[in-house]
Amino acid sequence: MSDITELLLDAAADLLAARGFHGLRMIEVASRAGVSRQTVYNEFGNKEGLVQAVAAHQTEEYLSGIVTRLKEDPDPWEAMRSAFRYTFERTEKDRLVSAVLTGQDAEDLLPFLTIRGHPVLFHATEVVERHLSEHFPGRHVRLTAETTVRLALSHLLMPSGDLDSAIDAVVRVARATLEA
Amino acid sequence: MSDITELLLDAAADLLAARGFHGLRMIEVASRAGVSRQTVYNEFGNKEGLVQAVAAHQTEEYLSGIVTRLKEDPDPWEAMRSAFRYTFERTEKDRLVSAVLTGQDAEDLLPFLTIRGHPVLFHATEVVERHLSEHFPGRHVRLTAETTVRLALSHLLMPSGDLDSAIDAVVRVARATLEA
DNA sequence: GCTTTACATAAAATCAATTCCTGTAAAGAC
DNA sequence: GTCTTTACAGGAATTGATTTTATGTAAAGC
Repeated sequence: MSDITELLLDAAADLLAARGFHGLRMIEVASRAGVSRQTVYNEFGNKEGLVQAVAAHQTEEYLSGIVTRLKEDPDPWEAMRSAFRYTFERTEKDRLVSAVLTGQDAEDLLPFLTIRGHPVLFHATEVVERHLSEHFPGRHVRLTAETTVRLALSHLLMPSGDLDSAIDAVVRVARATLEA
Repeated sequence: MSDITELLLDAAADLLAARGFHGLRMIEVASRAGVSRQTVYNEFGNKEGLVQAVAAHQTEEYLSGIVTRLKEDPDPWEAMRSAFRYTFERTEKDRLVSAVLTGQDAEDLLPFLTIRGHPVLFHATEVVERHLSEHFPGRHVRLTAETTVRLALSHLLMPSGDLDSAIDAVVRVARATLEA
């Protein structure tokens, strides 16, 4: 990815978070990145293409963050806790990330933020599944992964209590499901 | 509840489903119920009051349906399956019920459809908790009930596969959690 | 207890004039 | 060659004045 492309994606992400899809101006993206409006069109075709690229970029970055955290801790459940905490903290900090992951609060952004009707966060299911099957080979790990992601998303959208209790709840259910 | 009140609630529910909060006309509600506009104001104060009453009414009706189904079957897990199926079928059939339960797709209706930031469906948590503690006294049943409702809502909002697999998935997780 | 009529106020729809933004294209600068 | 500048057509959004429509309240009557 070229240098300018990255600048444009960052600028667009900022502006998208601040003003939403509707309020996003191509000329503003361009000037923030220090290039002309034309360059943006050369790079992404049109506004839709730009926003798609932003969404894809954010998703990728988030998922690589998850993978990192899942690999960091030798204890699979601690690793999961860390991945959760990362997810929650990221969505709290960054309105755009939140929209990308959950598909909520996204104004007219929603069309870009779902894959086959599911929020982008569901991509994480595969990552979690791989993580679990590495630590618990032989187990049928699918249900646990899917449940985990669904519950995480649920707590993201409808928090109850503090973050640590939410994480505890999800992990307890995950362990029970896996060990059943 | 008076006879006319019920007619009004039904008329309002229909119109709310058809036109949304914004498109709901007090005079239309009145004429559908065969009364004057004034009667509606006498009964519910204003439009907001009317819609609140509709939401409360739908919620109550749904929850009583859940209780019935939970008590019908002696096998607690079969009973739960039945309650689920009822929930899914109701939200499929009735756009308004769906909005009331999930808090989604609700136009400017949302303010009426949440309790402390949670979709109305969360009311079902208490019902499920009571159900479980009757069948499994002594167990700490809270986490299972909450998980169950969260997963049900998740499958309601983001279906994957057919209804029966969804029900199976939720029940399997619920059993594992309870028996952990 | 419900209806009719009346009314003030606020909200929404309408519409013409205008401005702004998108998307494309061509010519020029570094 | 990549980016910029300039130009432009068409559509979308904004503005403001105007009119219509709905809400909410009140009073009188059946």
